[in-house]
Amino acid sequence: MSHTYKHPRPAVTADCVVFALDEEDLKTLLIQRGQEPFKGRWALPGGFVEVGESMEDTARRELEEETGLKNVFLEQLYTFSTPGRDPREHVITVAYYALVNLVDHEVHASTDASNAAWFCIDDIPTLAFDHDEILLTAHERLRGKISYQPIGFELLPEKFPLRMLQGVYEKILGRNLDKRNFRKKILSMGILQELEEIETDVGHRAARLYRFNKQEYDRKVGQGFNFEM
Amino acid sequence: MSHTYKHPRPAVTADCVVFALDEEDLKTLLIQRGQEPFKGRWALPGGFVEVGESMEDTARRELEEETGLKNVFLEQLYTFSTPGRDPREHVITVAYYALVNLVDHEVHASTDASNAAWFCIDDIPTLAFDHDEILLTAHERLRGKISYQPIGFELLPEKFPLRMLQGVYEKILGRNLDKRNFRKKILSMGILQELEEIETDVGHRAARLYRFNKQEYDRKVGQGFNFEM
DNA sequence: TGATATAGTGTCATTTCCACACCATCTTAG
DNA sequence: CTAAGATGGTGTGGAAATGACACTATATCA
Repeated sequence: MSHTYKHPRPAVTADCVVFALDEEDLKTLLIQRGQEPFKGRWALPGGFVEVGESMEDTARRELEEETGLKNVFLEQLYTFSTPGRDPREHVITVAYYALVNLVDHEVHASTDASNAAWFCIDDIPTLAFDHDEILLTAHERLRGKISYQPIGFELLPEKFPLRMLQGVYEKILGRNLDKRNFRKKILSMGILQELEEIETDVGHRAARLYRFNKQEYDRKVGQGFNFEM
Repeated sequence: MSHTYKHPRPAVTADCVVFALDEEDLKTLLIQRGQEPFKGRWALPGGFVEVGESMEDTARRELEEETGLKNVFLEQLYTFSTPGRDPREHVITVAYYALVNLVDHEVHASTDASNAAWFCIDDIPTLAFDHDEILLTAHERLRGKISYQPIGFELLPEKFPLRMLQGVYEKILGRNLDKRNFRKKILSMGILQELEEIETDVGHRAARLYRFNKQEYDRKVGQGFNFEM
């Protein structure tokens, strides 16, 4: 079956930059390409839009097909459209970034036999297409956004100790933060729910667990509150 | 001539939200549609991408064709792709916003017989397609961005008195600012060049003129400076 | 020349920011 | 059982930034 239009049309894809944190570093999820062009190179998960599907749906569908990830935080990043960015033809890519926590989201082997793997953000091979540029843009966006939107929680499990939240900021901003000042500031916002639970299975004193209180956050935003770290 | 593809493709357009300031208000530039769908309704300037053309080039080309505006500040806003947003077929729109100063940029009548007109941002008719939503998104972006990027200057002529710069912030943020605090803060950044010239043709004491010093701004940014108002 | 309109300037109190150190609690190894 | 090791959890003070506030200066115009 083929499809004919009066004017030529570029192809359109959605690609995803997936971020996660482990104990050490900020990581991103890449797919090794099984086909030309750039066969064997690592690339962002993504693929072509279907007619009648929003770009966000495309991004979620491709992400699940290629990595098994679903129900993740996903936000539009930027649209890349420079002619020549795909050697085959004119392809426009709407890029998204996703934030996942590795505790709740396990990455499955891709269904289409290409490999998925986590890469430390500071140690990325040369990627296919202009995916280096997309990844860089996503990293900058994450760094910029984490300080004025409560998105850091998306990288943590639902219940977390403050140390881990501080780690999110330190790893993304790339500098150490003062523990007392950090706790004072984040707690003073009143958007964290202090739980009765504490950590388990740690080789030292267990920390209290907290949960992001989205209802309270939304309520405060409605009253003019601005998140800022 | 027609063009055939193996898989169906959505159409792709670029649309522009053009902002400008007059003495009173923040304004936006709209085009009255001459054809169906939404014939007679006001809409954002924009149109279909050509193959081999970047979306930014599409936006600039359409903007010039429909309004005569060129060499304006233009930045990507967001990509809108909900199916059904165009009643004819699946159309993806990469939206941009432009900032122009009315002194240097005059709007010409459109070449294709549709009308262009400035609308006060608080008094916009119901627009074609989902252009209300795009306009709202652009307005929010402008409000958010003006405080941490030096884009307000794009709405002023090259040489301007501080009063006009304060007016930019007041009209976009929607609240009054203290004159002394505003001047202290903007001048302390050291990114304004104080000129020898003063205003002319004003019915009162003439104010000193300033110019945004982009070289100095870029230099400071390279040293870690962050613009913030 | 006086009425009017905007230009241009400094201080003080409050709040926010940031640097900084010690005891508490739990686990584990000897 | 106890000492060593690891992280949890807490407060203060000095510096800087913020924000409220009012008057004189200079130009035009009637």
